[in-house]
Amino acid sequence: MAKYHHGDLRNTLLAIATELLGEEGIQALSLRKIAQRAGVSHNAPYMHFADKEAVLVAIAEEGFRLLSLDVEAAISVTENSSRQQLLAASKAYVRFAIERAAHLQVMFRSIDVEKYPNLAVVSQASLRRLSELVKSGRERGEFRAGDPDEMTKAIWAMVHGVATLSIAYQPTLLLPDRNSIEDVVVVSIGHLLDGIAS
Amino acid sequence: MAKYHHGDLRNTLLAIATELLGEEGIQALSLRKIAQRAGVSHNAPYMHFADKEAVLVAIAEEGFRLLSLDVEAAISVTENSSRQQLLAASKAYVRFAIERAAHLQVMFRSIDVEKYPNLAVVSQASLRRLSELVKSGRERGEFRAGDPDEMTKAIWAMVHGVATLSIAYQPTLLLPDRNSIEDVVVVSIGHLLDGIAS
DNA sequence: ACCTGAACACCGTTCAAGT
DNA sequence: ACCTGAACACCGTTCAAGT
Repeated sequence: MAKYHHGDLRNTLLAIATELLGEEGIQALSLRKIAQRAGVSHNAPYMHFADKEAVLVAIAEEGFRLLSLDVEAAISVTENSSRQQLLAASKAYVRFAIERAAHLQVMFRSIDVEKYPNLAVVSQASLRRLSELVKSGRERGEFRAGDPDEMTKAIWAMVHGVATLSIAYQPTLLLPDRNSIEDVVVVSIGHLLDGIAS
Repeated sequence: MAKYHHGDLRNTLLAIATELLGEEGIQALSLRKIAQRAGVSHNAPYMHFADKEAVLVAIAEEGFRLLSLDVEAAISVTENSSRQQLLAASKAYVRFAIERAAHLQVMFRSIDVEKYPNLAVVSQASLRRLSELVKSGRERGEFRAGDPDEMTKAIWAMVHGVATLSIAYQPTLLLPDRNSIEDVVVVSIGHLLDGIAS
């Protein structure tokens, strides 16, 4: 009577997990629910994942890949100005965060990097495009001289900060007044580009 | 035979919860464990909190107060320069995040703000000091003209971004090379102050 | 404002025995 | 590479009945 799942159960489980994540959030995500939705027994996931944490890590890795794609796409449709490209990339990042808030949460939980070294690799890779953007901006003379890695980190921190503050408490934090989040990104990155000190 | 807990059980529970949070992280935090450590029955917490979420919200509120105190203390021992005070405040924020990583995680989960309006108030209040700093920096001519609220948001996003990226994956993300986190804060805020564009 | 104790539905994880 | 089914220890939450 056994109904076998023929095919790629691993990916099926990940897809369902991501689906459930979007519907009910990380708190409500359970292995047993994922298995049930996939139509397999509650032990079946253990054929592909060591434990629940491993599932979350896999979801996080996929998240970094999706984020990179979104950012890349946003840059590629933008005119050849480093400033404009940086703004486009930043908006894409924040849009991703808002549309997939639970996913972002899984990506940036504190994770044992010794146990999952690949996650560090994937997350670093997602920074590469931003790093290239900074370097070409410098070569083109649009950005100042200075350590490009430091500049990349600063930009990432700013964008990530806007993103995470935007999803905490459903925008109340950053948006007590009536700005759109896109405005907040543009203004914040603008300040970073042009400076605050006089 | 009943052993009653005479005194402020509510605060005892919160203190123990914070303790456990630091020891084992948010995942391992359970109401039953808190109650046990407090020496009360597993139902006792329900006398003071509607549910587990309410406990987490109370911890978050306390976190914002502690964070404000740290930031305030850092500013007050710093010379009368807006730039220096901003750097001191930023370092204090990031230090708080690293020392109390799990606490920060609880503070910035996405929370139903309709249900816990006070949390929005407390979190906004923790921004007040930063807002004052920006305004006096402008009055003093150290900072540029511009909407002070927008500037405050940008600074907060930057500092918060550095803080959260620092605790994700135990510093691998922001620190593949050998910088200290204090350096990253100083450099990032420096870029925000002085600008990246040429 | 607490206590005990039972109960419920739900977890993650590990078996043993199957196909 | 799956299945069933049982089991374990642990959850959050809700009772009922006590002091």
